[in-house]
Amino acid sequence: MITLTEENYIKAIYHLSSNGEKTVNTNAIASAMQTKASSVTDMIKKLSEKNYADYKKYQGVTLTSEGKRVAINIIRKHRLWEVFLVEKLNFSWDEVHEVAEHLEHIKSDKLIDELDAFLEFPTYDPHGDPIPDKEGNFKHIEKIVLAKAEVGSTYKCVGVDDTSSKFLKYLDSNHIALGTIITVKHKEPFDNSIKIALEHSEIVVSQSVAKNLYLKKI
Amino acid sequence: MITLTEENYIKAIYHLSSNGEKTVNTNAIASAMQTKASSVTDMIKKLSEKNYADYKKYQGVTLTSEGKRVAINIIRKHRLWEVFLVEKLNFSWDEVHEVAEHLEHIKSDKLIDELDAFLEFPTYDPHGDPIPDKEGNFKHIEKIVLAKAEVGSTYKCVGVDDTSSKFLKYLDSNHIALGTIITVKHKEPFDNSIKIALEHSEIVVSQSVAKNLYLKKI
DNA sequence: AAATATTTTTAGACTAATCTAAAAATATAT
DNA sequence: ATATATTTTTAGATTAGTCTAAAAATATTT
Ligand SMILES: [Mn+2]
Ligand SMILES: [Mn+2]
Ligand SMILES: [Mn+2]
Ligand SMILES: [Mn+2]
Repeated sequence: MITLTEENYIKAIYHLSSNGEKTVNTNAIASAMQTKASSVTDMIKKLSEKNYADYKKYQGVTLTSEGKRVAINIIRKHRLWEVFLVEKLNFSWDEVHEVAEHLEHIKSDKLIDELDAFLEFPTYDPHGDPIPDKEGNFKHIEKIVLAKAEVGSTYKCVGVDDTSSKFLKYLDSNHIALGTIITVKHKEPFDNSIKIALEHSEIVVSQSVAKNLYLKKI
Repeated sequence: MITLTEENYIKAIYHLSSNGEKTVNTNAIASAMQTKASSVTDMIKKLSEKNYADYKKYQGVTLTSEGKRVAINIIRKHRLWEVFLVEKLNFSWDEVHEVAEHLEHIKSDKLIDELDAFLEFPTYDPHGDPIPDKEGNFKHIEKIVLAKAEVGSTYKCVGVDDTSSKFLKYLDSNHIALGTIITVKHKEPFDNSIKIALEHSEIVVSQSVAKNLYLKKI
């Protein structure tokens, strides 16, 4: 039996270790989970006892293969529900994350497999993130962050890092969506802002925006 | 803030009081919730403090109007999800209850209203139970239990009391579904079993079956 | 290499929900 | 009306998850 809280910790650890592949430290988990380091220590002990994680005191934590399997399954559910909400229930991409955060914990294999089929086996969620299949396989998407794009090159927007409503609404209001074509015009060394050209406009975006937008060269 | 457990208790109290309209006693709740009377006492104190229930020691409990509102909203969600599972995800009527038991606790008004619209505002769930609308209104369905039907009369099957997989599978295997036409042929005084005629067969059902099948005279 | 800063763990306490066992209240039977 | 049975409540523990404050370990500076 795995609890909802354990699932959320496992998912957080998975996401934190999929960037840099090393062990994940306590404070990073605490900040991701919006909790205190002492609570994290308690939880990673429990995850370790239940064989979802490997952990040595003061040395950080990694997921076991079973822990990874659990994490990927929750991510699969989360992203499938997000697709459902956008495709079938008229949610916009900035409204789905919070609800999916709860729906991802519903435990029924039939439910998720039938949902997958109902949605015609989607491979990407509304934020451009790949959806694992039943066996947990998914392609690592080819992408770079706008902050590291080259001046003069043209890209397609393929994803976002921040899925908060605030950020996504900002993109909406600037007519940036998945699939939007972007040409990098100028990088301002003073504040690392970037001027980009869209189909019908040119805008300047701040560094924090540039760090959260994923592009693919075309 | 209302917890999942509080919601389940409120729903149980609502169901227990919708039969006989009097106060609901501790042991009845304990048996419905599969817990102990002492746990129930603690919980109804809490529900009372939070103004979901009225309670005087040793005198049983009733829901406040706010408590009823909460109960009806959970029932609305439960039944809409059941319709979704059957209509869209190929679940059979004996598979939906358990999953809906969890889905009913997802908190999002937009989710449930959009789901309602997506399903084209259904008025009955897969077990023949009425679905409350957004304002909490639903028609009390006209029905009698097979155990009290008259010999010689013809009825339509309109609902079930027991929604367990076991009972529903029994009905499936005997070709009884919502809408099935049933004529009562004979009541056996010895064991209260009843012989009924279906379209292509005659079968004898036990008293416990007869108590769980709802009919409407036609 | 020692001093200082940061990170992590431990100790002890809290809340929600549960349990068992015993006490108190209410209902039923003689 | 008294004795007995049943129901309900209380008292005290337990588990999951959280917190604060203090101690221990590790990392960084000087
Ligand atoms: Mn979650
Ligand atoms: Mn997403
Ligand atoms: Mn429930
Ligand atoms: Mn139902």
